[in-house]
Amino acid sequence: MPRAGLDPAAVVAAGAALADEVGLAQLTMGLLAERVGVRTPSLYKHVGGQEDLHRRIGALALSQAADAVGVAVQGRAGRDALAAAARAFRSFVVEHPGRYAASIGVEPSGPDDPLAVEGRRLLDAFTAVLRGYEIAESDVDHALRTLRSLCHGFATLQSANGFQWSVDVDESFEWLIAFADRGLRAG
Amino acid sequence: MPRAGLDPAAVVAAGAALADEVGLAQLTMGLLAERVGVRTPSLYKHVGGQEDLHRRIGALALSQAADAVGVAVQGRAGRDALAAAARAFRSFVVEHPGRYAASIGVEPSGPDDPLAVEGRRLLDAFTAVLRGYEIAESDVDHALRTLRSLCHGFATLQSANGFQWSVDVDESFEWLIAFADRGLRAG
DNA sequence: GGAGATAGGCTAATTGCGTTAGCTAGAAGC
DNA sequence: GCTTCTAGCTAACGCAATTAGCCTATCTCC
Repeated sequence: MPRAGLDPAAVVAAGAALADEVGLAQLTMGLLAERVGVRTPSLYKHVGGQEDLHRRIGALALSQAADAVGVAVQGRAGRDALAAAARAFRSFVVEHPGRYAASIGVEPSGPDDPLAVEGRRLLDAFTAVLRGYEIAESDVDHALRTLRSLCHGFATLQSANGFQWSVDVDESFEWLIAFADRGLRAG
Repeated sequence: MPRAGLDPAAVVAAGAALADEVGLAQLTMGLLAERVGVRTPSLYKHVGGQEDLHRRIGALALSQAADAVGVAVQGRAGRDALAAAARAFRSFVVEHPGRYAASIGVEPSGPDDPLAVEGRRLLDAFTAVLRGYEIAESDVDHALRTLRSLCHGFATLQSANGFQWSVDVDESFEWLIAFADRGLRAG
């Protein structure tokens, strides 16, 4: 029996890639095992089970999303930063729908859970956008939730094919950015 | 063997209620059968299977959401209509997270699929809100998608417990309404 | 009111997935 | 070279979805 040389990170990365390809709900332990060249039970040497796998994929997704948005925001401010952050976030979700889905609806087990840590990093990246607008201290949390809702809603609806009709989705997203810019002004 | 007096509508309604209670992913055919007082295979006399059940629950959710938003908007215009629609939608999703989740990520099979029909009714209700703002004909579709994204994003993040920290969620939502009102003006 | 047809219920059996138990061999350290 | 640990394997179990096939309550029509 040749060793496959797996480790948890490799299994999670392969799981995330597979989830993006076939959808999180269709990500089966057997399919993942086949992908990494191993029999199904061997996966349990690296991850605790399907729930643990999903949590780790979710944490990976949040980490990568935080990186993408963080990089996009660097050196920009105001509307430029908003547009860059929103586009980076949407691109990430649309290109990685499976892993992003794994980050939704899972409760961090505590403040040190990678899910919580990476989630905070993603929020920090969006917080940087808000610095370019004049928003009262007490309203920052509300604005952050609103901005996150807007980006999350659009990206998930698009990746779920929730926009039925024919108008161009990219155009709609640019309109959304202008809308958000107006909403954040005089907030 | 006494008859249970079931029909498809009763099964779907019970399934929707159960999905709200335990979560869509935990809605099992066995659990639903137990709830309606029947053995599992008997459910297949009324629905085609789990996928069919989910589609029907999703269509029911969209229909009820369209009713709720439609009623809320009646007799209101402008910001009042926006606030009423948004609150009605969020209340519906938060109170019925399971059935609403069933409406996401399912493709209508055609324009006459109840999913498509009820989905259009829901959009129509939101379209009524936009009539109170001066939005160019060519931008209505973009505004509609944006508004839907905003409401959908907030409601699903909240029902998934995606807002970690402590600030009051209702306050955030009121801020969101004001934000959307600003964004829709001078659009 | 009875005879047949229909439909809604049941049990039994199959399949597929997640998971656990227990074995085995390869790699790493003395 | 021997021991020890670990990553892999096979076998087996349990649970959920589904299908097949039976049986009887209810409905219709004479």
